[in-house]
Amino acid sequence: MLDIHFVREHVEGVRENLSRRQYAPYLELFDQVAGEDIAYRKALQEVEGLRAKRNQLTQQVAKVKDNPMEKQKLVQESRSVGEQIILNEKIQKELKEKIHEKLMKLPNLLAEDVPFGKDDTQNVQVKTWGEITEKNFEVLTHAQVAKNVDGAEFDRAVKISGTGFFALKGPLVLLDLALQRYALDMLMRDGFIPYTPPVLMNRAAYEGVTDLSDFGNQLYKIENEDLHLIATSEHPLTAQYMNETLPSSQLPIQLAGLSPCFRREVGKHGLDERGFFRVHQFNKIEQIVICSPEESPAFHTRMVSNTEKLFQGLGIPYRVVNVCTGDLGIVAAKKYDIEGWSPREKKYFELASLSNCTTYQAVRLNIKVSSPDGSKRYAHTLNATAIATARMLRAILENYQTPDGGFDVPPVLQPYMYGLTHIAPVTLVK
RNA sequence: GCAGCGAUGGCGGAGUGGUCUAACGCGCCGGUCUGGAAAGCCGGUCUCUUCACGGAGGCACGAGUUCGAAUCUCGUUCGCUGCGCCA
Repeated sequence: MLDIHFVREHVEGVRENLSRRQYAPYLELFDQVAGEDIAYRKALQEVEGLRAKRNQLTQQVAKVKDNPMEKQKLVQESRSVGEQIILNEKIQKELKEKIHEKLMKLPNLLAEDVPFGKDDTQNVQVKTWGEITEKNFEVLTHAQVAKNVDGAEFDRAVKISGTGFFALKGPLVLLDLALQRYALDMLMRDGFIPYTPPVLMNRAAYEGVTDLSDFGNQLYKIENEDLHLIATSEHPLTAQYMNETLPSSQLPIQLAGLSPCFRREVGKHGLDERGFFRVHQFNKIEQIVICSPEESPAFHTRMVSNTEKLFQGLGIPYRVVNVCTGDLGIVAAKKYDIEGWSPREKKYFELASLSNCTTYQAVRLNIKVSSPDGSKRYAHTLNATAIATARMLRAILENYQTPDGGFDVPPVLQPYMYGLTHIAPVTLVK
């Protein structure tokens, strides 16, 4: 959410920034907010004036308690002021709610170098890493390799939970855990503290960290409870600081979230019956940073570098793209995606998403930073995928695939897998 | 799930319908003092609004009673203790 005080003081600048998204409804919303804010402050002053008047009257009532005539008169007057207050309060509250509603729908201000674009096809590639080499055999799908090594159950998972669910077993469970340990070990060396949050969150906390449309499209809700399954550990890790003022001496907060993630993916096609790519549940290690405003750009760069190092260690060719306006969403001021190479499809696919949300979540959640001199500002929040294990499993099963239909274990993961170097197909599976 | 108790500023804690002020203590910031520091003393330390003077609000959250609510009533949430259930 945009800070109304900031908006007030920078009406033209904010409007110009919003216009860079080239989406007229945002400007209309913004102009309404700006107008309603002026009306709101006027209404507020009227209400406060009336309340001041009533305060004076009620204090006089206390003084003339022993004079029934005088008292009666003052009570009468005070009562009529009270009625006016109720009317004016209603107007003032309605304006306040209207403004809040609209502010919740307006997107974050864009960082300077966010490119304009319609959708994810117009993201701008800023870097590639790794050598793309042709395999001298036909590359199987990751789901086929998973079956070959008896590392997953697809049909049975669908039987009990529906399409978009999968179960890991055997070597892929070990590989999934190895990826988690590998990512955690690296992040801990960079000062991130491992953190496993609750996977259920109430609505008030959730509204602080996500786009409102996610409630319909993305989040699972528990029936008859004010609880939602988290779509990423970013959400609880960030929201847990809501309504807190953090002393600058306690910053930055760096957490390495480890949790399962749950996504409904309503309206999106291609949910996997056989695979790990677009699914309802997966494990993810996430980098979270809460810091002072001036620190966030440097942290963003550092978090991207961390994820790159993880991918480089795994030996997965990738590219980094600067996400354009049409694919950015409303929360981030700037976002990079990292896409890994698929030797089967011969194209890049999304593996990680790394965002600087500046004050957007902090305003909604009311998270502030206090300086030693007592001044307070909104904090900046950042989140970045380290490894989403399901998608990384696909990357490994394709890039490390061997002609026998199995796969090699990336060397950096071998210490986490009892030194295993190769996972061979099992003849028992169909 | 049931019962009892509870929720007040960064922290501890007073206040149970009206004295202009949420007392007092701790912590923190600034000043004074000092060669420097500590102690002491003075001032500041929730939010909104106003160019400013000032004004309004704020005692878990939401309604209500009243001329007037931290204080009374109802609902909700959360916490503590005990019982029940339980990996």
